[in-house]
Amino acid sequence: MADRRYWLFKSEPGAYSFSDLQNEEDRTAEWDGVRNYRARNLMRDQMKVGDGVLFYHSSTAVPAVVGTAHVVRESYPDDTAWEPTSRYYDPKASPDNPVWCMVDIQADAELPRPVTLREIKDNPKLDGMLLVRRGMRLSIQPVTREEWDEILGMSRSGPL
DNA sequence: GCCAACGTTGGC
DNA sequence: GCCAACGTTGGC
Repeated sequence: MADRRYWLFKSEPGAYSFSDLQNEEDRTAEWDGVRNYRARNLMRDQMKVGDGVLFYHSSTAVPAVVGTAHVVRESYPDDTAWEPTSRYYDPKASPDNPVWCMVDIQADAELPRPVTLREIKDNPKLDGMLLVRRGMRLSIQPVTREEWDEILGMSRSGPL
């Protein structure tokens, strides 16, 4: 797939972990609850079926990329936005004006070992990653092919 | 728990 | 449209 793009999705493992994704039916989940416009626009405008996803665990003892997944359904309305009991409820949203969208992702594989944020920061080849630069708070980030390859390569080799 | 970075809100 | 106040994220 020549124009395959790559992404990094953050999740707090206490709320939703890579294991949770692997345990879903078809290892597939709706990525709902994104409430940041930059992240939404990336999902809505650029994410395509087949795109690669690095699954990153944030707000945990050892923040790290822990697995890979891929997009199996492109952007569609996030119906949790107009569900008043949802923790993702947004009064601006409605079925006629969804405001927020989501994609579906399917787990591929746990990495041979996690690639930690510390290692990513220590690797000069990865100093352009948004994860370690501006946009640190972005829950969905674009990743280059080179960064994708580097992280998977780090995972296949031993810790530094 | 602290705090820096960043996004959002709302008064003007 | 500016910008201060406020809230959230997320590493440490």
